[in-house]
Amino acid sequence: MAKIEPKILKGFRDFLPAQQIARQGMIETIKTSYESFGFEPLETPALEYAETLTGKYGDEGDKLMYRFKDNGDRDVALRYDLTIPLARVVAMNGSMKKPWKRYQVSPVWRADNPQKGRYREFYQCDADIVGSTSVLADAEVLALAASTLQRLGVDDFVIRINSRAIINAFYESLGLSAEDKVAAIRAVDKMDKIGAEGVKKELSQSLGAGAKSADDIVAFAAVSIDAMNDRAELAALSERFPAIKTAVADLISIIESASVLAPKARFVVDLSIARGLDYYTGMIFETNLIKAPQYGSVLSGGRYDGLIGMFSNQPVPAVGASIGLDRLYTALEELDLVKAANTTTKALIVNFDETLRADYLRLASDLRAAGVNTILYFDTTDMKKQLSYASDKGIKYALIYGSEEAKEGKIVLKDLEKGSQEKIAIGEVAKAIK
RNA sequence: GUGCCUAUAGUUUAGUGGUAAAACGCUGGAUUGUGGUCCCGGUGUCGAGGGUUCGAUUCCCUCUAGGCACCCCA
Repeated sequence: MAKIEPKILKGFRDFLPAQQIARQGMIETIKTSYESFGFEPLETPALEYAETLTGKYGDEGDKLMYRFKDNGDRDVALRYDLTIPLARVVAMNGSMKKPWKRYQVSPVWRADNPQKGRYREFYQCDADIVGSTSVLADAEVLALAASTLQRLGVDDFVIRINSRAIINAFYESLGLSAEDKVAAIRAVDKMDKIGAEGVKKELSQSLGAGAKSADDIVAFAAVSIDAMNDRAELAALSERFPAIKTAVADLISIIESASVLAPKARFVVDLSIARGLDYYTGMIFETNLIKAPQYGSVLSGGRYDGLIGMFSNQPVPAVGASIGLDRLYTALEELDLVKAANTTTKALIVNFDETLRADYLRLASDLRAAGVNTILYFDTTDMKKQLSYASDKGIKYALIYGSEEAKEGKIVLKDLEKGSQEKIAIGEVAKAIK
């Protein structure tokens, strides 16, 4: 048979054990954090009807969607995020008690051009609150974002917060056309990348009649206030821009509660961030790692009160957050914050004497039942090879049992990290390892 | 989707118009009831396909993948 060349799709990856162990550890930590806030798990299919997904993310989103005809000629698409499927689930399960807090950790697919920290298949860890308009819901989402990162060992991050309500109120006050508004928001979103001057330049080029407002827009978007340290400035914000007064008051209220829930987090009101997804209506936020800014936002979200209504007669408000697991992992790896381990196996039983096979098997069975991850070497070969196998794989303990030990009813427990060993009763092994 | 850069053993790299080298890794051996040291051997149609050439891994083209920028985003 001809050899098939092994290859993998652009932007798709295999996760070998050393990496997957670390990823799973991260996911466990994230789930624990989400559950501590009362979020419940949900799983949805990878594939959805295309009409469920299209038109919710803007033109760019539709372009990046994996979409095809299935074998039954149905127009289907791989999910682009976890939020739209959630909206579909909520609309299909009207009797769900609300507010409902749900989380989901699953892969999503976008046919984007890959770069570091950017893949075509990547995991999102979403937490959303469905059925509440309370500012406390928004505040909890921000606090959840902050405390989850902290649980992961990340301290140097800043959560930048804005509000679609603020953005809309501001641009309406300027009387911009719809196209100019979109162009302005897009330009302003690059503030941290190209700076105020760059934004001003782009605005004067891309805006039509609204170009005369360029200075006002830049002044507005340049606002970046540390919510903890610059309280006075925050309070004065609506004096500067009267049109956004109500929306600002709401946002301040959200951040005040979030700051109580997550006292060590750094929340910054940044009026330049926009978020590309079409469905956001209220508070929006992005999270940057201070020591790895090149990855952009690793955790973001916001309020989307209109989305679920697209699938249902009843409008259902919602607010949520999403961690980009792969991007965060790549960044943490670069910052040396990933806990490395090559295996989860704790003990290897040296297969040393063929006549003792039944004893080895019984021992493996007993250790496994006692919660010790155990492997039995398959071939009866020299001990040297077996010990070296265990030590190379990062297995901590080797269990040596030959005719001498069999006579005494004991076993040698060897610690491969320390290089020490002791002879103990067989029944004591599990306890000694733990 | 567009533009630029890159592609040599599992990994990190060297090198050349006449079919390749180092380190580490992996694997086998030696030592035969004890690994991480040492010794010996193996591990590559130089990303894939095509073209130029007497001859290409080395030059050209296409494709694929990685990186960067744009776009957008996690």
